[in-house]
Amino acid sequence: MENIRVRIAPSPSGNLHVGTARTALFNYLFAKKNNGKFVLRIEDTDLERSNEAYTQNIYDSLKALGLNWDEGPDVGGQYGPYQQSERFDIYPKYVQKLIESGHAYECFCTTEELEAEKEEAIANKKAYIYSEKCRNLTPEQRAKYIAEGRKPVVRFAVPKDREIVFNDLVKGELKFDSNLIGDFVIQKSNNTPTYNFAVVIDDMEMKISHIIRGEDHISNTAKQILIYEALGAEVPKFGHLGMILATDRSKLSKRHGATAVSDFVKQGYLTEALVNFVALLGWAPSDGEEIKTVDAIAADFDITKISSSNSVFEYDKLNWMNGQYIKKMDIKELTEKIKPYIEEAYNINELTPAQLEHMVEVTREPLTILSDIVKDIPFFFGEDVEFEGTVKEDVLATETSQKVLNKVLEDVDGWDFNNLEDLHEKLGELRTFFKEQGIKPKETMWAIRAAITGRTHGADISAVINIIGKDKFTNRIKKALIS
RNA sequence: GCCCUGUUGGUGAAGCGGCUAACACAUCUGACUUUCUAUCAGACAUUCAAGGGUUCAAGUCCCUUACAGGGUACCA
Repeated sequence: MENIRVRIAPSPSGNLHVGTARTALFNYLFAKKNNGKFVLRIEDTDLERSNEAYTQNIYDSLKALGLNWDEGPDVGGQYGPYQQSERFDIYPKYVQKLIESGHAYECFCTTEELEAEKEEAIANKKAYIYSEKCRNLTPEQRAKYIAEGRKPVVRFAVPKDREIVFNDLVKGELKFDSNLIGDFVIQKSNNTPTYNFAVVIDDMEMKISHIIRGEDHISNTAKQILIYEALGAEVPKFGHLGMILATDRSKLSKRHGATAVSDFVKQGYLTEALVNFVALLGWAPSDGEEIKTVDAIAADFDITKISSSNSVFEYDKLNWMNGQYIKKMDIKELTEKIKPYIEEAYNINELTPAQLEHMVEVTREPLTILSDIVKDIPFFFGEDVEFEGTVKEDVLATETSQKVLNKVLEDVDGWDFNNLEDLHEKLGELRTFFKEQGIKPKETMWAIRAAITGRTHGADISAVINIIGKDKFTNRIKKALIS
């Protein structure tokens, strides 16, 4: 069996986008499933837009998602360098090879000349295709242009009347007519390669066997196949994934909210949930079980079964999934992850590590993202409570509430505040006591909850009491009484 | 304009010529509860973009149209 090698080739002109993350994931899954290698190549040829910080962000995001690469700029490998800017010296010899074999030629046309061609094509309502006027220059013409100081680009000589056919792993058979492809530039006038040329050379040298990427590259594929063939290289297999769209069916962009993996993480999404969610965009588990680890997904993965259409990035489902992961996460790990959000809003030192963990444990349930916890826990900190809405007037000030609170104050010395079980029991007794007087258990609890948290909903009350302790508890009850 | 791809419910999707179109999110209803959440029990596409054709039989195959996305650069 041939060696399976796949790659992800992001350009560091921004933080790692979720779309790129999904492409990386599918490559990773494919490699895992087929015992292949997953290669990371940084395409930083566009020096204007590339930036070291983005490269770092790509590394960090990929690692956080658990998509570890076997070869890459940082870990090396036998087909390096893996950073395109360090590969500039290897392209010219291939360009030369193509010129010598008649597959490419120098073109001296100026931007103005090209513009004129384009305008004419538009005026005639025809598709613009380069005129090929430099394809067969005489040595004299060439010399003349060079004497004029014109810097040539190198164009690929696209063969006529060729049907370029390839079997896409996800889309099926795709056909292109070579007559519709103009002679495209492979080397710019500053002697650097264009994207279409550089990828082919890199993928070829890195022995990439399967190219899995977004469908925005479909039309490039025809050009790239032509280059592989001209070079006498083996053409890899291609698989083109549908795009990820926003809810309004436009491309997912910043105005829709977070788009970079690191943005999601900052907001409090778990990377485990994020990869899981993104895997479900275009792929469906064979057993219907959607919540799965990357390893489980890899075992079930089949590139051939990926949906060939675009899919919408639905935040609702991501939120649900993130909530599922929060509920199931190990409490110690969760506490560590959620701590920064708490620290940012409150004086975390008011709680012992054990109390902190307990608090996280009892407030985790309704969370969809980690940062949500902040709004659910203000009453664990400080002496006083802030009352939400009309809680003070509508809940606390009622006759029944006051009755309940008075009773609580009478009993409180008999409560063991360090014993959660006991608190639970005492509250139960309180409920039955008032129930016999015709007060609903709900109302009894509301009174206490309102007094100590300032709201009518939240975590389990006995746990809250247990965490804040006797002093805070009694003080707050006293303050809630209208004497 | 031209080229390529796609279209199953609000969303992700299963379905690969043959029973009442899986499953999940969202939504709604009910139960439970110490509130919110969670959980549990239900409801939710007479129909697969529209129209035509092939077939005993079509979401599944073919054609046309519509719509959407991508490409058409000395950007990647």
